[in-house]
Amino acid sequence: MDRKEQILEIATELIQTRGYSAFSYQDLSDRLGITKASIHHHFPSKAELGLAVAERYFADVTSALGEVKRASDDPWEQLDGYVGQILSIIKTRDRICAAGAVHSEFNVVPESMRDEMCRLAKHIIAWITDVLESGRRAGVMDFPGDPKAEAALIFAAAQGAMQFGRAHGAVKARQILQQIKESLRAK
Amino acid sequence: MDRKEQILEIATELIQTRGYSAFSYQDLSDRLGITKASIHHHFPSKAELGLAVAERYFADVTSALGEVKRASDDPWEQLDGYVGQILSIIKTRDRICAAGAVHSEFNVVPESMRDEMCRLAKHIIAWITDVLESGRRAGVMDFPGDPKAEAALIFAAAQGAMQFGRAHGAVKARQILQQIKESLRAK
DNA sequence: GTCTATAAATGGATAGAC
DNA sequence: GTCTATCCATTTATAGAC
Repeated sequence: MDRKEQILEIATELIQTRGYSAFSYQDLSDRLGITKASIHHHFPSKAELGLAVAERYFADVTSALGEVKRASDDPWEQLDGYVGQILSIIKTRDRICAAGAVHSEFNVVPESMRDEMCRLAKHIIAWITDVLESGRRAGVMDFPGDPKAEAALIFAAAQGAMQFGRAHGAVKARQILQQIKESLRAK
Repeated sequence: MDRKEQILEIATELIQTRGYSAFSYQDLSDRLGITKASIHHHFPSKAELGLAVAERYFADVTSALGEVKRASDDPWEQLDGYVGQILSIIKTRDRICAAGAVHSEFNVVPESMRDEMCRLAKHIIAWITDVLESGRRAGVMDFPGDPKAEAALIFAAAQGAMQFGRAHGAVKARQILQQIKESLRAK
């Protein structure tokens, strides 16, 4: 329906599968069946489109994570909610997290888009930190040192898992996610 | 000296800083002070150059890892050798691991180059697996489950740490690497 | 090995009609 | 909002002289 939304959806997919620098207005044109000029009407420049994708992606991910916390107070169920989001990306095959994609092309992505994806990374890590703190407080999760450091590790590992999984198979990626969980199990 | 080697060195840097799709013969031309045509003389196509970069990178990394194992039998010192390689990439600022870069652009990188970088990833994980097995056997390292799964987790986390560190600062990346080590400490 | 010159394709972007 | 037409820069690549 909404053209703008359609464009954003496909652009997001292209960024997740090909990356920001490797996707073009032509790709969008092919997929949507309208000309490049029409797409420029909705998003005058690629940088503006990139920013819009990032903002939409930020909203989607943060809202889903918020939903996870509203759905349960249990730290393990909350962590599973996060892992579930990663798994759903892995399942699509060919895709990785858009935030991870932008981080890996950091030097060639427009600044406003970068900033938004950095914001998202910080948000996710803060969210995980929160889960880890309540898990430790409840005595159901165990890990060394600062919860923020552990949360950053989990975030980095999850990004790496998606990238690795696309190349070597979803099974490997799931194995990594499973290992993250095992390492948090209280003894 | 050797032009071919000079080209490979700069191409490797460009792939680590900008990615495969975002670097061009023009970039190399600018940096080397010779024309694009001259570079095509050494590497007729971008795909061949990409493959050569991957082969050279594979040789460099595997040889350095081999050196680490020859230098010490201690699992912790060996792990520090791997972490040291990651740290030296992080220190350069702007760079990430070339294997990680190729993994994140997987769908737009020539197949031969992809294959070589996948080989490298497998090699590194096998190398880490080995360290973990001897560490566990000696009772100085502790982790849940399969050493191969833990090694894949460490590899994924290290790749993620470099990408995250370039965007959010080297301190954060070092923190993640430190956390990996803490999580392996025998209790 | 390096150059000039050039090709052919693609990329991001704009003007103006409908 | 979408189109045709067009622009200009960039990209990968080749031919042929020095």
